[in-house]
Amino acid sequence: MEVKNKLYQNQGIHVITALFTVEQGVVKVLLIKRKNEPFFGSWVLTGGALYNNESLEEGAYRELKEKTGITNVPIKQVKAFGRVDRSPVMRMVAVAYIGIIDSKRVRLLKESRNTQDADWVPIDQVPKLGYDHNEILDYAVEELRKEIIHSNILKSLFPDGITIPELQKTYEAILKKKFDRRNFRKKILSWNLLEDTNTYQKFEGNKPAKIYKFKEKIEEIDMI
Amino acid sequence: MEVKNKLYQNQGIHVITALFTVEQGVVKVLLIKRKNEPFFGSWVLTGGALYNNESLEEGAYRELKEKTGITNVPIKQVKAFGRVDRSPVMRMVAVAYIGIIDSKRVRLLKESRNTQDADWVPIDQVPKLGYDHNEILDYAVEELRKEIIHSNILKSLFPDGITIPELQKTYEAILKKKFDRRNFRKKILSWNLLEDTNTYQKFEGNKPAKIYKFKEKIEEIDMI
DNA sequence: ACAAAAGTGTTGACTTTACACCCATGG
DNA sequence: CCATGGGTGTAAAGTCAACACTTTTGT
Repeated sequence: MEVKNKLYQNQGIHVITALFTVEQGVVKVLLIKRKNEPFFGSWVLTGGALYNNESLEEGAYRELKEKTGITNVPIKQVKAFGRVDRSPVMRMVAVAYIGIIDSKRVRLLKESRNTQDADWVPIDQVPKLGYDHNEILDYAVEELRKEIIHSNILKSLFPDGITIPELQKTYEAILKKKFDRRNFRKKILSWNLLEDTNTYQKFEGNKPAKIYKFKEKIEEIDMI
Repeated sequence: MEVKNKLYQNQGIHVITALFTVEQGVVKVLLIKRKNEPFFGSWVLTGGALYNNESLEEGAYRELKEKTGITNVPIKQVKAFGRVDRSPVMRMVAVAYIGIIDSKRVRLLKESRNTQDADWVPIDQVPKLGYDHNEILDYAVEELRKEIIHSNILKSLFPDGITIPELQKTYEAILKKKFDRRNFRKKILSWNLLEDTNTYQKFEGNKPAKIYKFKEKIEEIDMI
C-alpha cells in the first residue's frame, strides 16, 4: 500500500539502544558520533531506522552490530518516544531498548558507514546528544536501575560468573547507593538469581571469593 | 523528506489503548468493531494511525475520542509492538497504552466513521481480535496488574472517591486474588495514596463507609 | 604475624499475618 | 433486636537492619 494521506505520510521508526557497561565502579553508556546529517558530528545513542523486513528487536540488534560491531547482548524494550519534532528530517517515532555488557569483552568498532567514532561515556559526563537522545538516555538509566532489582539482567555483564563483593560494587555503581556487605549478600542470595559454581576467584593476598553465576530463569515475585 | 528507500518506505505507527473498567467485580476492556478493511467486522482495541502533527499520547487520545467518544482519561504507555506482519496492509508499529475509567460515567459512542459497534467486554471473554490485539491486550492486562500496586492509576475509576471495601473488591477483581479486610485496609492506607474526605457512603441497612479520594501526587518508593 | 578482603551469625526493630470483636444502620 | 457489612486491635511470625568477629590468602 502506498501512503498518500498527508496526515500520516512519510513516517518512520527509530530503534535505539542504550547499551551500558560498568568499569571500575563507573556506569558508562555506549555513544556513537555521527558522520551524516542530521546531527553531523553529534554524539548519539546507537540506533537507526527500522527496516521493513525486521522486528523492532531485530532492528535494534542490527543497528548495534552495524554501528558498533557488538552482537549477542540481551536487550529489553523500555519505551517509545514520539515527540512530533524529535527528528528534524521527517516524522520518526523511536523505540528504545536497554542492555548491559562487559566493555572489555567486545571489540568496539570505532568507525562504520554512518559513524566516525564510538565510545563508552560515564553517564554523568554525557554531552548534549543529537535528537532527543538525552531524554531517552535519562529514561533508560532509570529503567536500568529498576531492572537490576530482582532480575538477571546483569548476567550479560558477567557471563563467566561473579563474586558477591564484585556484584555489590556493581549494584552500588548503578544505584549510587552503599550497602552493608552482610545484608547485601543475604538479600541477593534470597532473590535466588545466583547459583554456586564451586570455584573461587583469587586475589592478591586475601581470601578467595566464591564465584556465582546468574541463572537463566528466575522466579516471579508476588506484588501484594 | 520523501522516503524512497524500499527498506523503510511506507511505514506507519498505530496508537492503541486498552481501556479498562470494572463493573461488579468484573474487569472489562473497551473493544470496537471495525467497519473497514482490514479486519472488517472484527473486534479490536481502540486505536488507529498516528498523525504527523500529534505526539503518541495525543494520537491515542484522539483515536479514543473519535472511535468511542471518550475523553479525559489518564493513559500510560506500556509497550511498542513491531512484528513485521502485524498489519496486513503495510508495515505498522503499534504503541500501546492502558487506562481505566468508570464505564457508567461515559456515554459510549456505538458507531463512528470507522466503527460499527463498541462495547465493554470481560477480559476473560474477549474474542479473537484483529491485528495482534490479543497479544497487546494480554500484555496490557499484566501491566494493569502491576500498575495498580502502589500507584494512583485507579483515581480515574473513582473520581468522586471510594470506600476501602469497594476498593478492595476492585483490587480483587483485577488481581484475581482475595485479601483479608483488615490487612487490606492497613496496607492500602500505608501506601499513602488516599486521603480522608470526612464523608460517608450510605448503604441499605449497614454501617456507612468512609469515603477516601486518591491523591494527585503520590510518593516514590525505594526499591532496595 | 600482618594486612586485606571474604565469609558468617545474632539481636532488636520493624513489618506482616492471622484472627475476633464491636459498631452503625435500616428494616 | 436482628441482619448486614464497616471499622479496629493485638499477638505471633517473619523479615530486615545494624553490627563484630573469624577465615583465608600472600607477603
